[in-house]
Amino acid sequence: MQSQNISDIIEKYLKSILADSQQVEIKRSEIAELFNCVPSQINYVINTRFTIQNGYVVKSKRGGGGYIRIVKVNLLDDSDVIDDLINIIGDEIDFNKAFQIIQSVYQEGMLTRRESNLIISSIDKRTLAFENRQIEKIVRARILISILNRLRYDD
Amino acid sequence: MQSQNISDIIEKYLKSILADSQQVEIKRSEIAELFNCVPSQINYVINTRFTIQNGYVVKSKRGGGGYIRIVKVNLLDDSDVIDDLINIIGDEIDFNKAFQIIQSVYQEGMLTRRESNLIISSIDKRTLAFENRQIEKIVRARILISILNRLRYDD
DNA sequence: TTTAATTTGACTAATATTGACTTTTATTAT
DNA sequence: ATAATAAAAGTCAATATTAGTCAAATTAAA
Repeated sequence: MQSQNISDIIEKYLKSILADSQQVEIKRSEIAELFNCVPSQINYVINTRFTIQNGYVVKSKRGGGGYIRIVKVNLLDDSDVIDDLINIIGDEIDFNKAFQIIQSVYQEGMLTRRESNLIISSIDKRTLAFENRQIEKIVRARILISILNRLRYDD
Repeated sequence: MQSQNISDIIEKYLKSILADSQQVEIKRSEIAELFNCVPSQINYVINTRFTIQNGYVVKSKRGGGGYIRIVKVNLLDDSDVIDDLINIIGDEIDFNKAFQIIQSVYQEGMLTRRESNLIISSIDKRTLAFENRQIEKIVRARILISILNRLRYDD
Protein backbone atom coordinates (compact mmCIF):
# COMPACT_ATOMS: atom_id res chain seq x y z
CA MET A 1 0.00 0.00 0.00
CA GLN A 2 2.76 2.44 0.74
CA SER A 3 6.14 3.52 -0.58
CA GLN A 4 5.46 3.34 -4.27
CA ASN A 5 8.45 5.32 -5.37
CA ILE A 6 11.50 3.56 -6.68
CA SER A 7 13.83 5.14 -4.17
CA ASP A 8 11.92 3.65 -1.24
CA ILE A 9 11.88 0.27 -2.91
CA ILE A 10 15.61 0.32 -3.50
CA GLU A 11 16.15 1.46 0.08
CA LYS A 12 14.11 -1.47 1.37
CA TYR A 13 15.92 -3.88 -0.84
CA LEU A 14 19.29 -2.78 0.47
CA LYS A 15 18.14 -2.71 4.06
CA SER A 16 16.73 -6.19 3.79
CA ILE A 17 20.20 -7.39 2.90
CA LEU A 18 21.68 -5.34 5.72
CA ALA A 19 19.29 -6.98 8.13
CA ASP A 20 21.22 -10.21 7.73
CA SER A 21 24.73 -8.98 7.19
CA GLN A 22 26.85 -6.13 8.36
CA GLN A 23 27.40 -4.77 4.87
CA VAL A 24 26.22 -4.93 1.30
CA GLU A 25 28.28 -4.49 -1.81
CA ILE A 26 26.63 -3.67 -5.10
CA LYS A 27 27.45 -2.86 -8.63
CA ARG A 28 25.65 0.38 -9.35
CA SER A 29 24.63 -0.41 -12.91
CA GLU A 30 23.28 -3.83 -11.97
CA ILE A 31 21.01 -2.46 -9.29
CA ALA A 32 19.90 0.29 -11.62
CA GLU A 33 18.97 -2.30 -14.19
CA LEU A 34 17.28 -4.51 -11.61
CA PHE A 35 15.00 -1.67 -10.62
CA ASN A 36 14.70 -0.11 -14.03
CA CYS A 37 16.15 3.24 -13.21
CA VAL A 38 19.13 5.35 -14.14
CA PRO A 39 22.37 4.63 -12.29
CA SER A 40 22.49 8.01 -10.63
CA GLN A 41 19.30 7.18 -8.81
CA ILE A 42 21.31 4.76 -6.74
CA ASN A 43 23.43 7.69 -5.62
CA TYR A 44 20.29 9.57 -4.73
CA VAL A 45 19.08 6.71 -2.56
CA ILE A 46 22.42 6.42 -0.84
CA ASN A 47 22.76 10.14 -0.26
CA THR A 48 19.31 10.48 1.21
CA ARG A 49 19.00 7.21 3.13
CA PHE A 50 22.38 5.79 3.99
CA THR A 51 24.14 8.69 5.61
CA ILE A 52 26.39 8.58 8.63
CA GLN A 53 23.60 10.15 10.65
CA ASN A 54 21.69 7.04 9.81
CA GLY A 55 24.51 4.81 10.92
CA TYR A 56 25.94 3.84 7.56
CA VAL A 57 29.29 4.39 5.96
CA VAL A 58 29.62 4.13 2.20
CA LYS A 59 32.74 3.30 0.27
CA SER A 60 33.03 2.98 -3.46
CA LYS A 61 35.45 2.46 -6.27
CA ARG A 62 35.20 3.41 -9.93
CA GLY A 63 36.65 1.74 -12.97
CA GLY A 64 36.62 -1.91 -13.88
CA GLY A 65 35.38 -4.06 -11.04
CA GLY A 66 34.02 -0.98 -9.36
CA TYR A 67 31.52 -1.24 -6.54
CA ILE A 68 29.55 0.59 -3.88
CA ARG A 69 29.77 -0.84 -0.42
CA ILE A 70 27.43 0.15 2.38
CA VAL A 71 28.54 -0.74 5.87
CA LYS A 72 26.41 -0.61 8.97
CA VAL A 73 28.45 0.89 11.79
CA ASN A 74 28.01 0.66 15.51
CA LEU A 75 29.18 3.80 17.12
CA LEU A 76 31.50 3.16 20.00
CA ASP A 77 31.71 5.14 23.19
CA ASP A 78 28.62 7.18 23.99
CA SER A 79 30.49 10.34 24.80
CA ASP A 80 32.43 10.35 21.55
CA VAL A 81 29.27 9.66 19.65
CA ILE A 82 27.65 12.65 21.28
CA ASP A 83 30.59 14.86 20.37
CA ASP A 84 30.41 13.75 16.78
CA LEU A 85 26.69 14.26 16.54
CA ILE A 86 26.88 17.72 18.03
CA ASN A 87 29.49 18.60 15.45
CA ILE A 88 27.29 17.33 12.68
CA ILE A 89 24.38 19.38 13.95
CA GLY A 90 26.30 22.64 14.06
CA ASP A 91 24.30 25.84 14.37
CA GLU A 92 21.23 24.72 12.48
CA ILE A 93 19.64 21.55 11.19
CA ASP A 94 16.62 20.55 9.16
CA PHE A 95 14.06 18.08 10.38
CA ASN A 96 15.10 15.15 8.26
CA LYS A 97 18.67 15.22 9.42
CA ALA A 98 17.56 15.70 12.99
CA PHE A 99 15.23 12.75 12.69
CA GLN A 100 18.04 10.56 11.42
CA ILE A 101 20.19 11.57 14.34
CA ILE A 102 17.54 10.72 16.89
CA GLN A 103 16.97 7.45 15.13
CA SER A 104 20.56 6.43 15.33
CA VAL A 105 20.85 7.53 18.96
CA TYR A 106 17.85 5.32 19.63
CA GLN A 107 19.46 2.45 17.81
CA GLU A 108 22.51 2.93 19.97
CA GLY A 109 20.30 2.25 22.92
CA MET A 110 20.84 5.69 24.39
CA LEU A 111 17.18 6.63 24.18
CA THR A 112 14.03 4.64 24.64
CA ARG A 113 11.48 4.56 21.89
CA ARG A 114 9.15 6.76 23.89
CA GLU A 115 11.85 9.30 24.61
CA SER A 116 12.72 9.40 20.94
CA ASN A 117 9.13 10.02 19.97
CA LEU A 118 8.77 12.85 22.43
CA ILE A 119 11.92 14.49 21.16
CA ILE A 120 10.79 14.13 17.58
CA SER A 121 7.51 15.82 18.44
CA SER A 122 9.34 18.69 20.01
CA ILE A 123 11.50 19.38 16.98
CA ASP A 124 9.15 18.70 14.12
CA LYS A 125 8.36 21.23 11.46
CA ARG A 126 4.95 22.20 12.68
CA THR A 127 6.16 22.73 16.19
CA LEU A 128 8.97 25.01 15.13
CA ALA A 129 7.42 26.69 12.10
CA PHE A 130 8.20 30.41 12.00
CA GLU A 131 8.00 33.32 9.66
CA ASN A 132 11.73 33.14 9.57
CA ARG A 133 12.76 29.79 8.19
CA GLN A 134 16.20 29.97 9.66
CA ILE A 135 15.03 30.39 13.23
CA GLU A 136 13.31 27.05 12.93
CA LYS A 137 16.56 25.31 12.13
CA ILE A 138 18.49 27.16 14.77
CA VAL A 139 16.03 26.30 17.50
CA ARG A 140 16.01 22.69 16.41
CA ALA A 141 19.79 22.54 16.61
CA ARG A 142 19.76 24.04 20.09
CA ILE A 143 17.15 21.65 21.39
CA LEU A 144 18.93 18.66 19.96
CA ILE A 145 22.29 19.68 21.34
CA SER A 146 20.78 20.37 24.71
CA ILE A 147 19.23 16.93 24.81
CA LEU A 148 22.37 15.18 23.64
CA ASN A 149 24.35 16.95 26.31
CA ARG A 150 21.78 15.88 28.87
CA LEU A 151 22.44 12.29 27.84
CA ARG A 152 26.03 12.55 28.95
CA TYR A 153 25.05 11.97 32.54
CA ASP A 154 22.36 10.20 34.50
CA ASP A 155 19.79 11.92 36.65
CA MET B 1 -28.61 13.00 7.05
CA GLN B 2 -28.12 16.73 6.80
CA SER B 3 -25.21 18.92 5.82
CA GLN B 4 -23.90 17.05 2.84
CA ASN B 5 -21.09 19.38 2.02
CA ILE B 6 -18.10 17.88 0.29
CA SER B 7 -15.93 18.05 3.37
CA ASP B 8 -18.40 15.95 5.32
CA ILE B 9 -18.62 13.45 2.52
CA ILE B 10 -14.88 13.10 2.26
CA GLU B 11 -14.69 12.77 6.03
CA LYS B 12 -17.23 9.95 5.95
CA TYR B 13 -15.46 8.23 3.14
CA LEU B 14 -12.17 8.21 4.99
CA LYS B 15 -13.78 7.16 8.24
CA SER B 16 -15.56 4.29 6.55
CA ILE B 17 -12.18 2.93 5.54
CA LEU B 18 -10.86 3.54 9.02
CA ALA B 19 -13.73 1.54 10.41
CA ASP B 20 -12.13 -1.57 9.01
CA SER B 21 -8.46 -0.78 9.24
CA GLN B 22 -6.18 1.07 11.56
CA GLN B 23 -5.00 3.46 8.91
CA VAL B 24 -5.70 4.81 5.48
CA GLU B 25 -3.21 5.99 2.94
CA ILE B 26 -4.30 8.21 0.11
CA LYS B 27 -2.93 10.12 -2.80
CA ARG B 28 -4.23 13.63 -2.39
CA SER B 29 -4.90 14.32 -6.04
CA GLU B 30 -6.77 11.05 -6.53
CA ILE B 31 -9.16 11.73 -3.69
CA ALA B 32 -9.63 15.26 -4.93
CA GLU B 33 -10.54 13.94 -8.33
CA LEU B 34 -12.79 11.27 -6.88
CA PHE B 35 -14.81 13.91 -5.07
CA ASN B 36 -14.48 16.59 -7.68
CA CYS B 37 -12.76 19.15 -5.55
CA VAL B 38 -9.45 20.94 -5.43
CA PRO B 39 -6.58 19.08 -3.76
CA SER B 40 -6.25 21.57 -0.96
CA GLN B 41 -9.72 20.67 0.22
CA ILE B 42 -8.30 17.38 1.37
CA ASN B 43 -5.98 19.34 3.65
CA TYR B 44 -8.95 21.24 4.95
CA VAL B 45 -10.79 18.04 5.79
CA ILE B 46 -7.77 16.60 7.51
CA ASN B 47 -7.05 19.75 9.48
CA THR B 48 -10.58 20.11 10.71
CA ARG B 49 -11.61 16.48 11.21
CA PHE B 50 -8.58 14.28 11.73
CA THR B 51 -6.81 16.05 14.55
CA ILE B 52 -5.02 14.46 17.45
CA GLN B 53 -7.84 15.47 19.76
CA ASN B 54 -10.04 13.26 17.65
CA GLY B 55 -7.55 10.43 17.83
CA TYR B 56 -5.84 10.67 14.50
CA VAL B 57 -2.23 11.19 13.55
CA VAL B 58 -1.40 12.27 10.03
CA LYS B 59 1.83 11.73 8.14
CA SER B 60 2.57 12.74 4.60
CA LYS B 61 5.29 12.86 2.00
CA ARG B 62 5.64 15.00 -1.11
CA GLY B 63 7.32 14.19 -4.41
CA GLY B 64 7.03 11.11 -6.56
CA GLY B 65 5.06 8.42 -4.79
CA GLY B 66 3.89 10.95 -2.25
CA TYR B 67 1.01 10.17 0.07
CA ILE B 68 -1.07 11.23 3.02
CA ARG B 69 -1.50 8.62 5.72
CA ILE B 70 -4.06 8.90 8.49
CA VAL B 71 -3.53 6.64 11.48
CA LYS B 72 -6.12 5.98 14.14
CA VAL B 73 -4.58 6.00 17.60
CA ASN B 74 -5.95 4.99 20.97
CA LEU B 75 -6.36 8.05 23.09
CA LEU B 76 -5.26 7.46 26.64
CA ASP B 77 -7.31 8.32 29.67
CA ASP B 78 -5.30 11.43 30.37
CA SER B 79 -6.44 13.08 27.19
CA ASP B 80 -8.70 15.61 28.89
CA VAL B 81 -6.07 16.47 31.48
CA ILE B 82 -3.90 17.30 28.51
CA ASP B 83 -6.60 19.54 27.07
CA ASP B 84 -6.60 21.53 30.28
CA LEU B 85 -2.84 21.88 30.38
CA ILE B 86 -2.69 23.02 26.78
CA ASN B 87 -5.25 25.68 27.57
CA ILE B 88 -3.21 26.87 30.51
CA ILE B 89 -0.11 27.13 28.38
CA GLY B 90 -1.73 29.23 25.68
CA ASP B 91 0.51 30.96 23.18
CA GLU B 92 3.50 31.56 25.38
CA ILE B 93 4.93 30.46 28.70
CA ASP B 94 7.92 31.25 30.86
CA PHE B 95 10.31 28.64 32.13
CA ASN B 96 9.07 28.51 35.69
CA LYS B 97 5.49 27.85 34.72
CA ALA B 98 6.61 25.31 32.15
CA PHE B 99 8.69 23.59 34.78
CA GLN B 100 5.68 23.35 37.06
CA ILE B 101 3.62 21.83 34.34
CA ILE B 102 6.22 19.19 33.58
CA GLN B 103 6.50 18.50 37.26
CA SER B 104 2.81 17.90 37.63
CA VAL B 105 2.67 15.74 34.56
CA TYR B 106 5.49 13.74 36.08
CA GLN B 107 3.62 13.45 39.36
CA GLU B 108 0.60 12.22 37.44
CA GLY B 109 2.80 9.38 36.30
CA MET B 110 2.56 10.39 32.67
CA LEU B 111 6.29 10.98 32.33
CA THR B 112 9.31 9.21 33.77
CA ARG B 113 11.91 11.18 35.63
CA ARG B 114 14.34 10.85 32.76
CA GLU B 115 11.78 11.98 30.21
CA SER B 116 10.98 14.97 32.37
CA ASN B 117 14.63 15.90 32.59
CA LEU B 118 15.09 15.67 28.85
CA ILE B 119 12.10 17.90 28.26
CA ILE B 120 13.29 20.41 30.78
CA SER B 121 16.66 20.55 29.05
CA SER B 122 14.99 21.26 25.78
CA ILE B 123 12.91 24.16 27.07
CA ASP B 124 15.23 25.79 29.51
CA LYS B 125 16.26 29.41 29.23
CA ARG B 126 19.69 28.79 27.81
CA THR B 127 18.42 26.49 25.11
CA LEU B 128 15.79 28.94 23.97
CA ALA B 129 17.61 32.20 24.59
CA PHE B 130 16.91 34.77 21.89
CA GLU B 131 17.38 38.42 21.26
CA ASN B 132 13.65 38.65 21.40
CA ARG B 133 12.43 37.52 24.79
CA GLN B 134 8.95 36.85 23.54
CA ILE B 135 10.06 34.36 20.91
CA GLU B 136 11.59 32.31 23.67
CA LYS B 137 8.26 31.98 25.40
CA ILE B 138 6.39 31.26 22.23
CA VAL B 139 8.78 28.52 21.22
CA ARG B 140 8.59 27.03 24.68
CA ALA B 141 4.82 26.94 24.51
CA ARG B 142 4.88 25.21 21.15
CA ILE B 143 7.33 22.58 22.29
CA LEU B 144 5.39 21.86 25.41
CA ILE B 145 2.10 21.58 23.58
CA SER B 146 3.59 19.33 20.97
CA ILE B 147 4.95 17.02 23.66
CA LEU B 148 1.68 16.96 25.55
CA ASN B 149 -0.13 16.07 22.36
CA ARG B 150 2.28 13.23 21.85
CA LEU B 151 1.40 11.94 25.28
CA ARG B 152 -2.19 11.44 24.23
CA TYR B 153 -1.35 8.11 22.67
CA ASP B 154 1.11 5.25 22.95
CA ASP B 155 3.79 4.07 20.60
C1' DT C 1 -27.10 40.47 10.06
C1' DT C 2 -23.11 38.80 11.82
C1' DT C 3 -20.19 35.00 12.37
C1' DA C 4 -18.31 30.64 11.32
C1' DA C 5 -17.43 27.07 8.04
C1' DT C 6 -16.39 25.73 3.49
C1' DT C 7 -14.61 26.12 -1.16
C1' DT C 8 -11.26 27.59 -4.41
C1' DG C 9 -6.98 28.59 -6.58
C1' DA C 10 -2.52 30.76 -6.90
C1' DC C 11 1.70 30.22 -5.00
C1' DT C 12 5.28 27.55 -2.25
C1' DA C 13 7.98 23.63 -0.63
C1' DA C 14 9.60 18.98 -0.55
C1' DT C 15 10.99 14.90 -2.79
C1' DA C 16 12.01 12.05 -6.75
C1' DT C 17 13.60 11.16 -11.46
C1' DT C 18 16.47 11.76 -15.34
C1' DG C 19 20.38 12.50 -18.21
C1' DA C 20 24.44 14.91 -19.79
C1' DC C 21 28.87 15.51 -18.42
C1' DT C 22 33.04 14.49 -15.30
C1' DT C 23 36.30 11.75 -12.72
C1' DT C 24 38.53 7.65 -11.30
C1' DT C 25 40.35 3.14 -12.00
C1' DA C 26 41.43 -0.91 -14.69
C1' DT C 27 42.69 -3.09 -18.89
C1' DT C 28 44.63 -3.38 -23.41
C1' DA C 29 47.65 -2.13 -27.13
C1' DT C 30 52.00 -0.15 -28.59
C1' DA D 1 56.50 1.39 -19.39
C1' DT D 2 53.22 4.39 -21.60
C1' DA D 3 49.30 5.72 -23.98
C1' DA D 4 44.82 4.80 -25.36
C1' DT D 5 40.59 2.86 -24.33
C1' DA D 6 37.01 0.88 -21.58
C1' DA D 7 34.45 0.42 -17.49
C1' DA D 8 32.93 1.78 -13.79
C1' DA D 9 31.01 5.51 -10.21
C1' DG D 10 30.13 10.77 -9.09
C1' DT D 11 28.05 15.38 -9.75
C1' DC D 12 24.80 18.56 -10.75
C1' DA D 13 21.17 20.85 -12.62
C1' DA D 14 16.78 20.51 -15.11
C1' DT D 15 12.35 18.65 -14.82
C1' DA D 16 8.57 16.09 -12.83
C1' DT D 17 5.66 14.84 -9.13
C1' DT D 18 3.68 15.27 -5.33
C1' DA D 19 1.71 17.80 -0.86
C1' DG D 20 1.25 22.35 2.01
C1' DT D 21 -0.12 27.21 2.88
C1' DC D 22 -2.79 31.07 2.87
C1' DA D 23 -6.11 34.21 1.96
C1' DA D 24 -10.02 35.63 -0.86
C1' DA D 25 -14.61 34.36 -2.17
C1' DT D 26 -18.63 31.96 -1.15
C1' DT D 27 -22.03 29.64 1.55
C1' DA D 28 -24.28 28.15 5.74
C1' DA D 29 -25.51 28.88 10.55
C1' DA D 30 -26.69 31.56 14.60
